Amino acid sequence: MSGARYDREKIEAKWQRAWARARLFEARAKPGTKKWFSTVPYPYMSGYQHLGFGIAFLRAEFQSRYRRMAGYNVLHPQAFHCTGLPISGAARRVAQGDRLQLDILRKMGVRERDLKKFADPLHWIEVFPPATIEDLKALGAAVDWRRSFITTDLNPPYDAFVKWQFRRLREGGYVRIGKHPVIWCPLDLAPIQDHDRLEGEGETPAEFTLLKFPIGDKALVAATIRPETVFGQTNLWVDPEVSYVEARVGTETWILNESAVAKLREQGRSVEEVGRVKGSELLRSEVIAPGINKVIPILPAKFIDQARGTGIVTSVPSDAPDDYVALRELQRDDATMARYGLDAARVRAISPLPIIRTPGFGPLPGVEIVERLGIQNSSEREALTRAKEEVYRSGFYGGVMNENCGPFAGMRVEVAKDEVKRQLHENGQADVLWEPSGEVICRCTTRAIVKIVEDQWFLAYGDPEWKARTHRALDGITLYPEAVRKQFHHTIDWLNDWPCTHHKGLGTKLPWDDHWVIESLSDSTVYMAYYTIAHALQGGTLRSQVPWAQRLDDEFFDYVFRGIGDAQAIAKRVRTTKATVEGLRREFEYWYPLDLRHTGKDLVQNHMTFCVFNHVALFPESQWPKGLGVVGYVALGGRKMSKSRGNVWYLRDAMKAFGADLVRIGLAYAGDGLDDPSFDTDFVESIQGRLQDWHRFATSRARTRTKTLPIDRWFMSAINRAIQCSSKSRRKSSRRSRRTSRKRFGRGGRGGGSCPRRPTRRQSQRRSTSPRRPPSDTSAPRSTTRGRS
RNA sequence: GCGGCGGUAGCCAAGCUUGGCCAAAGGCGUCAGAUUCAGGGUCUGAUCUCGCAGGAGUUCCCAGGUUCAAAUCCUGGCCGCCGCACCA
Repeated sequence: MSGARYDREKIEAKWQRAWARARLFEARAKPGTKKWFSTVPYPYMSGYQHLGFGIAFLRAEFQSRYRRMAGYNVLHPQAFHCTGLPISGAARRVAQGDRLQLDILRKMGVRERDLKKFADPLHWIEVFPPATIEDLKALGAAVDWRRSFITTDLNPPYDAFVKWQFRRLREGGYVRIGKHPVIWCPLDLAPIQDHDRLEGEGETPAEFTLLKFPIGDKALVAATIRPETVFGQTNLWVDPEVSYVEARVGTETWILNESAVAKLREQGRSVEEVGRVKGSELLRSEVIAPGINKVIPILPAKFIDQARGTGIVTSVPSDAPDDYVALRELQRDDATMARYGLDAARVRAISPLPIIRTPGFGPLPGVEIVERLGIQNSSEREALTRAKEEVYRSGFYGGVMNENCGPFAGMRVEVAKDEVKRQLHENGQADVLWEPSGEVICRCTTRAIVKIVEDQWFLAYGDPEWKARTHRALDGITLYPEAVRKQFHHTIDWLNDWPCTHHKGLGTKLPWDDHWVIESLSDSTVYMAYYTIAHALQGGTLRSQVPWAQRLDDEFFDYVFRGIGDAQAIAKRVRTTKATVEGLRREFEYWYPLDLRHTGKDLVQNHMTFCVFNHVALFPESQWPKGLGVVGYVALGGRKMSKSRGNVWYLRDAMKAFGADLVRIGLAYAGDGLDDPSFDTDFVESIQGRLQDWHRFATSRARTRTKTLPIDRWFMSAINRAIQCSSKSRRKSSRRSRRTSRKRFGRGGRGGGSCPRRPTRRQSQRRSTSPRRPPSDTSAPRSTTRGRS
């Protein structure tokens, strides 16, 4: 009576096996036929993949399956990314016994006794790519697995491909060398990335202006990020207890603290210590303030952070809460003034000078905020930091220089900052010091500084001519959703030269300078080209063992990707056949360009745009990508999924709970466009029941019934209607309606004009040509007539 | 601040490009009914307000505007989300 029990695992496995046996997804070039080539960038192999990757993957996979059914010859490959720092960093943390890292592995289900194996980066690479393949296969992925591979020099042909790419980029003038500031640990003698930081994730190098305050034939040097406030300087702060260094810098003698000397040296300056002077000895002197060329007094202060800047601070009480509070404190402190022999009357005469009109504030924001927050003294660090941030932000973005600022009066602060800085430099009154934008502590507990690396290699995305051609390439690209186009164009304009090499991590060595490793976003910009020939190069393994593929050189890739050179000679050199080499050329020509790449929206600002840039640099216009798609971050139960927040749902776990079909439909239904999609478990559960119901409907009596009943024609009609709707929606590239209509199974979606629409409520009387649920029994053709009033 | 996206009935969410067939799809939830129905599941109906129905009223963040006609176009506001890099 009732049909076979719906055993999803059995059914899913059965069909997955059948697809594999039929080699359904193994792609072969068939010149002259229509093709479809889509990819999802290879995910990073630092763990199991979660629903976030699943949704991006499925966005592309739905398309490729659809195209296949529509008669296209489809290539949909999938590889795995191992380049960069996370794997090596995580492995090192495991080696160090880092609890957090070990817990992450435990949560992924790694057994206790296997944990220590993850101290070796190679172990990660052995475990996670195959695990990801397993997950994707279980998800029913329609992928040509013969073309899978891993990145880095562990896989020689891909390594050779990246090297080819970089040499050609360099020849084209797209790679440049230059100076570059990095956050640096002075103890480890290495740049420290976010993952290596105890504190200060996200902080980047920031340029401070060094202001020189002449005193005799020397100069005290103070650091500031607000050079435009020089017009409000009233005094200079030094710490009386600190022993400052007198140092030769070029032809000048600077007074600054020890740590500043060390920092300047790391920043490529030659600094020679020639003497010492105690802070207290500097008091009572006067200096000439740069920019305004006025004489101001040197006063004692204890609030100065000696690790930041130079240990000397210029005082702008009008706009700097710290300065105002310290000044007020000193003015009330007769003892201190007496101790250092300061002229109390003179000190008391100092008052803030208004220089910036700041929205939301009166003429003296530094004073105002202190009073508003009720800050009493300079030991209230937290409140002062907040005050500083607020004043700085409103001043910088909204402020305008006032009449006390000479030639800069009326200028927006944002603009004046650079102008004032430029003039100070021209007058020889300023220099540059780099500091982390906020405090950064290395895992070794050392406070980080900024180092200027002299021979950093860049991809020259700042190049205007390259930008112009990239804009043009984007004009020819179909975007899903179209709404991201503005953002893409803006990114193209906004991108600057990108440092494309690192000292650490896994990857491909820079071919002409092998102490550098190519950085992970940069080694994967045109990866799709490699897929077109990967089946031959990989020989069925992620790390290629194919003998001749270990010997690939630039000429090989030039021939395959650009049609330059002689196939015979290349074949001879790498020791394969001419036919093989020519065949790969044909594969590339057939499959390229890429029809669709789908990615999370976070990659718009870098990786996807890089992809367009690099295609422009390396390939002719006819081979530029044709479609890019973007999807948001999957939320689970309304909360964004992220490892750090602990609410990740790995694909394998989701599949354990629901099985492939339901996970697929859940992700399909989750939402589109730039909004964050949401995996709705309530919905999935209700679909589960419906799926079982359909299955029962389709299988009950399947073995015994021989007659064709009206219900069969109804069923065909329902299916055809679904197909029709899907196709229409597909053509409109409205992915969502296609998927929901699949679920509705014959109920009309909205979307395409003549799709059968759902009757409105008013019409519902005569509805029912297509019940959205199967009749509960095959003998019930009444459901086809029901309502035919 | 710069750049981007968005605000639709209890919730999620289509529609907005190409204005009318939109009281506005679908899902979830809720309510009622059905099922030899324990629960659950499944099925049917209802679910902005009033009305037994025809119908009427008031809606698509707010305020204006264009139009015979606006959820959809224009202007101005309010609110929310995301990115701002050398990192996957």
